[in-house]
Amino acid sequence: MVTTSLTDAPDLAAIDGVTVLQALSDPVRLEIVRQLAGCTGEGELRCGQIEIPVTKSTASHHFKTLHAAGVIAEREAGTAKYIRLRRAELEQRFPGLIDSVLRATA
Amino acid sequence: MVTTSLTDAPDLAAIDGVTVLQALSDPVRLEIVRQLAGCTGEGELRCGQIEIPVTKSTASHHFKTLHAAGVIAEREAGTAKYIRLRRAELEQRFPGLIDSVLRATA
DNA sequence: GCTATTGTTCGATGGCTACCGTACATGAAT
DNA sequence: ATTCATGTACGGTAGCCATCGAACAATAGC
Repeated sequence: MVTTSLTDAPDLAAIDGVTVLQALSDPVRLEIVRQLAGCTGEGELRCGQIEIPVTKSTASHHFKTLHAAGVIAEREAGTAKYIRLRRAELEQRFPGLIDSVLRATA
Repeated sequence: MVTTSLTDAPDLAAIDGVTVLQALSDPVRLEIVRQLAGCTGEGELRCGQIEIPVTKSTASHHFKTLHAAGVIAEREAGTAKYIRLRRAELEQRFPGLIDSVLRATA
């Protein structure tokens, strides 16, 4: 039996625009979002597969920040954790934001 | 004779997307940009007319930050200083960014 | 059972920055 | 010239935050 639980992400209505902006204004987190946005398949990446120039603990901190801001969703499977960009939700709440941010910082 | 000089703002090509994002991720600076975006006429406001809940010195600091990031342009006239949002330039370099940011944080 | 692998948490640290008050510079107005 | 208005510069402070290493928890695999 595969354990697969969804971790609670902020409700769509509870996502604060300024908080999202602050989350996106860090180079490392932008790189995380960029890799999530560019990945194929389910749109998921395992945390350890994201390539960023920081240690595990720092990476974990950034994942937590992005998750708290409502930018990413998390899914745990065993010891692994998969994250994905909440594209549709963000697009609905903040139309065009993610796209223009990614293009602006490309 | 009216003294009217343009202060140097970053070249269009020199504007960094991450720097712009960082500048926009502060509530006070967002409010400044919002008032500049919403003002009528020339699109200019005198610094002292912008209503933000900080002292003069702190306001000056925020103006400097926005200017250094390339978000606003400044014009001096006597002891007064007028600033405006660099709408067209930003739109050309980062299409849709300002609009979506303002809508996201409305 | 033991041993990797994966990711979190904790404590500490250094740097950045928003904020203020005061002092200053400059030009306008009387 | 003096006074007022406008904005900047400086020094200091407090808080936030990105970063790391070390220790821990949980699962997978042998």
